[in-house]
Amino acid sequence: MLDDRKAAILRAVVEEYIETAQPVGSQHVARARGVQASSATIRNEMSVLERDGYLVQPHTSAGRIPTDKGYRFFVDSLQSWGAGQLNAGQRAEVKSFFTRAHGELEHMLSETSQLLSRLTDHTAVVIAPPHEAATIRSVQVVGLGGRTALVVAVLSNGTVEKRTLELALHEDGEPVGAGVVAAASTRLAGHLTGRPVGQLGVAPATGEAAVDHLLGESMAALAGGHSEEAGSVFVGGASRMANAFDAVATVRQVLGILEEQFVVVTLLRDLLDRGLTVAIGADEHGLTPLAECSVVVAPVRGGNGEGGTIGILGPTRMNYPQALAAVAVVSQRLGRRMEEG
Amino acid sequence: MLDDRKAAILRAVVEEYIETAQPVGSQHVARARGVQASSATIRNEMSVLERDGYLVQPHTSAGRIPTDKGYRFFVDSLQSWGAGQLNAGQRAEVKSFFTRAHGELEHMLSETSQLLSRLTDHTAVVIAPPHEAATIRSVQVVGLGGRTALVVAVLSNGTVEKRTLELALHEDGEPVGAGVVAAASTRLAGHLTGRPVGQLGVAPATGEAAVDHLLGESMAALAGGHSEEAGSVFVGGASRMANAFDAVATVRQVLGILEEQFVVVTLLRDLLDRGLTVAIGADEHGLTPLAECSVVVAPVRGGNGEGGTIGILGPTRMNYPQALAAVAVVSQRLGRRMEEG
DNA sequence: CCTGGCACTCGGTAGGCTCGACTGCCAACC
DNA sequence: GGTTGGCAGTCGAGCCTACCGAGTGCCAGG
Repeated sequence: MLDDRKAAILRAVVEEYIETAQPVGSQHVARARGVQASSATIRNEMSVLERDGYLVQPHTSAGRIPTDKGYRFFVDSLQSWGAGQLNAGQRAEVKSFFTRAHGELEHMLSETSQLLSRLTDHTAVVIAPPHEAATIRSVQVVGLGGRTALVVAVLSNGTVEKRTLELALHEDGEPVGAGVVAAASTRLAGHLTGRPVGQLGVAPATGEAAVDHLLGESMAALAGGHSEEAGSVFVGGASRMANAFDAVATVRQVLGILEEQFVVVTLLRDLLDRGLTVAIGADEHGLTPLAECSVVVAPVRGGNGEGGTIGILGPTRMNYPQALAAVAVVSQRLGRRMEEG
Repeated sequence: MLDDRKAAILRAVVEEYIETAQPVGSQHVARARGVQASSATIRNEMSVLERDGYLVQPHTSAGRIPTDKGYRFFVDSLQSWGAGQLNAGQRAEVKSFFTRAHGELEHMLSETSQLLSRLTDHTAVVIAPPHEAATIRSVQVVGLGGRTALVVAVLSNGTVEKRTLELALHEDGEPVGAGVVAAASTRLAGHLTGRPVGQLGVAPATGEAAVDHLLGESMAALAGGHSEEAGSVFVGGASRMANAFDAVATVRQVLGILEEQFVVVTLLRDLLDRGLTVAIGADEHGLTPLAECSVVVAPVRGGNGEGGTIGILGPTRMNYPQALAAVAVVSQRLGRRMEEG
């Protein structure tokens, strides 16, 4: 599609622009090693690259900057060309992080998002694994005094799910008693322990109306997992977004999107489903407010089946080789870490 | 300290500057109702106000803008002067929010931070109540397979605390068995159920070494509550920070602070301890990166004893009457809501 | 003590100028 | 034909100047 020289020139332009954020002219490219041609030749080639949509000039008599298509070519050529590496300091940081890491899953994921953000100097997103596949280790119903009760389930992957219930009232206006709650709790435990969260089945009735009612409500609460999205997204280094753009309006827009966790989750999932690792600009990821942004994602595969997702969000002129390397390394080590438990 | 006319002029300057973000000149003040004097007189008064540190001019021949001291006077005079009101639409929004609100505590607090942010158009912070006073309703130790186990405690205020443990190894290299875990779990439950989280006491020994060891570790894990800060801070509308300043560097700094939850929690707690409702500028809140920011806080008092904290963070030239009104209303209604359970 | 008037200051905007970094094109060359 | 050096043309950035207007400080008169 692009002959070798055009490809080399395009690569040079992208690399220079990523580094300097300034439009790059033919002379700069001519000086770059790897391109053996005079500036005039390069001018000719660049004008073709522009006609084909890989480059644009902000105005006549300025250098050129890559279009989203240009970045796309660069990223694609990168894969075969040899991926980037983290420098020694960064590798040490990752290593020390994962040997140090311990404790709650949520805490670790949150810290991981900050690590990834530090490594890339962009905003990072970490999404916890869905626990469809996890099995229930323990479940109970706990009355909190008053009319409310809590259904608490401990899952095999170390997460805890909880749902609030309103206790039904007796005819006399008093909430159902501790005995009923305890009965429902043991019944629930008997039925659910060991089951995967995705297939709760139906709890067998006890015959006692109040208990069965509570049992049904508990099952329904556990099944309706709308709290899933809520606690499972970790955004690290959002403030770094402010470095990436100098228009405050752009920063505002991007931060606004980051606050909508649902959108972020959907975005990353969608990219993985489409088999993409990098999405450049609105055409590829589909979010107009993020028109000037690219997304780099990777799945996190733990031991058993599906894992979580990590990604970074930055300006389209981000350092792709480094971003890809960072995301790859972190996803791999995080996966291994989660495998261990 | 300030005669009536100076006070009126200062108020007028503050109000105008809050609205327009432009330095305000003597003529504007003269036109404002509530100040009966010619622009020349006002000029004289303003020059005194400047000498006394309430106003500054960005440069000669420009209008004046309030200093932090000026804002302080404005806010103080506000209290006696009659606090601001939310408009009808906003009051309706608050009302509908709290009738709609239900479900998990954390989810509700997170939504509340977004509500408060919408009302004030600034960034809002909500801190969950500390659960020193809450009592333990249920506690158990759950093995997760492998070497890890989880201590899970359900508290009377509806929160769930969990801690990860590494199971000790037998001499043969196998982790301690399910029997030991179960024994420790029932023992722990027997000892802790009904106790306030602040005073765990010491669990009585069983005599069996493996069980006692696990018991000790569980107690230690529960006592070392370092996860408290982690899940208990909710920041809403951080993107609105980008509207408040037009220097992208300022936005960056403020967002950076917001990411350090510990700093935010300490800040709000500190202000409440000092009995402050409003802290204006670095002199009052002590954080240099937030030099151009003010903080408005209010405690949230639920039924029993100490509650959480809510607050907003915005530029020093925020609309104080509205901010105070919004924080007051939300804190009050949130407190009532939490009382109900 | 207040007020109107006047001189002065200074930031912001617009126009004109130069400088420099580009490009596009063309003629010459390999 | 592809490549190259040279040259004219373009346009933004930076700088200077002039001008306008908002606003102040001061003063003399009521």
